[in-house]
Amino acid sequence: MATGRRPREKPIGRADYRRLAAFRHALRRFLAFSETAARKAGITPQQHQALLAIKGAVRPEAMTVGYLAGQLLLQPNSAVELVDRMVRCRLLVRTKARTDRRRVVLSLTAAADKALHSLSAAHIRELRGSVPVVHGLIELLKTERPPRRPGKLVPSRH
Amino acid sequence: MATGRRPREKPIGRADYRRLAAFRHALRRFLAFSETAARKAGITPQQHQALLAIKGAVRPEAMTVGYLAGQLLLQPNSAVELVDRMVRCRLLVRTKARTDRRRVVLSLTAAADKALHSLSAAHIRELRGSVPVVHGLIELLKTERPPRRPGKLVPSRH
DNA sequence: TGCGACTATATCGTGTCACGATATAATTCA
DNA sequence: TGAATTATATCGTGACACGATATAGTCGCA
Repeated sequence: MATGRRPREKPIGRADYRRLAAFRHALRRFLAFSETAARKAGITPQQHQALLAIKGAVRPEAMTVGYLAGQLLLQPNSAVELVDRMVRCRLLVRTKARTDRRRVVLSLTAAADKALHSLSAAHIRELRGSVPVVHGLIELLKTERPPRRPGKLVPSRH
Repeated sequence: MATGRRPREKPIGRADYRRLAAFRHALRRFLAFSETAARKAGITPQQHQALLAIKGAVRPEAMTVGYLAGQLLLQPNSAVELVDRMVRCRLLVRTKARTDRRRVVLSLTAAADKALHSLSAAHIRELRGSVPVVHGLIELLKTERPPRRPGKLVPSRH
C-alpha cells in the first residue's frame, strides 16, 4: 500500500516543462493578439481591459474607481491614473455618485462603446479559433490527479 | 434556406460581455498568481517566462537570444536586455556558439533550474485548481459555431 | 452637533521594462 | 574579396504601475 500523504516531491520531466512552456506561449499569443487588436482600435490594452471590466460588470452603472481597481487587480491609485488617461481620450465619463459623493461612477462614451463592441467580436472569433489550445491545456491538466485550489492574488512589484 | 454567408453583424449582448470580462478576470488572476510566485522565488515574471521558454524548448541546449525573443514575442533587442539582467542575476550563462559565432547559446544555472522547478510545480498545482475556469471558457466558446483561426502576432507599442 | 476614525479618490516622484533607431560582429554568397 | 544578410548589443525615450502621501466626503458616537 502506498503511503499516499504529502506528495512533497513531484518530479517534473521534460514533457511537463514542454507543456507548461507551450501553454504560456499560447497565452502570450492570445495576449499579443488582444494587444494588437486594441491598438488597431486606437486604445491601449489596459484601456480595453477597463472598458470590458466596466461593460461586463454585474452592475455596470455602479462601477467606481475602486471597484475597477479590484477587477483589474490594480492598486487604487493606478486605477485613478488609468481612468485619468481614459477620460482624457474621451473613453470614459466621471460622475460623482449622489448617495456617497466620495465615489466616482464611470461610464463609457459612445465612441468607447463602439470600440469595445468591435473588439469583443474580434476576441470572440479569436477565442473560437483557440479551442484546440484549450484542449491542449486540458491535456496538461489531465496528466495527474486534480487535488488543489488557487492561492493569493494581486502581486506587488517592489 | 438561410443565406448563411458573412455573419457581418454579430450582436453582442450583456451576457457576452459578462463572459468575456469573467474570462479576462480569470486570466488576470492566473497571471497575478504567476507573478507573485515568481517574485517570491526572487525573480521577475519575465525572467520566469524566459527560464520556462528555454527549459521547455524542443532543444533547450540550442536556445539562442533570437529564438528566445520569438518565443516570448519580444523584439530581439528587448530579449538581449532581458538576458543581460538574467546573466547579471546569475540565472543564465551566455556561451558563444561554435559553428556560428554570431549566435549566443543560453543555459540555466543550477540556481535557476532549481527555482524553475519549484515554480513549475506551483504552477501545475494552480492550473489544476483552474479546471472549472477552463470549463467556463469552453462554455463561452460553445455559445455559437467555431468557424475561425487566429490572426497575427507581436504587437508594437508605438 | 461636533469630532475622530475611516473610506474613496487624487497627486507626485520613482523605477522597471520594452521599444525604435542604430551599431558592431560574424556569416554567406556572388 | 567585398556586398548583403543575420545575430547580438547599445542607447535614449516613453508608458505605466507603484509607494507614499494628500484631500474630500461619510459615519459613529458621545
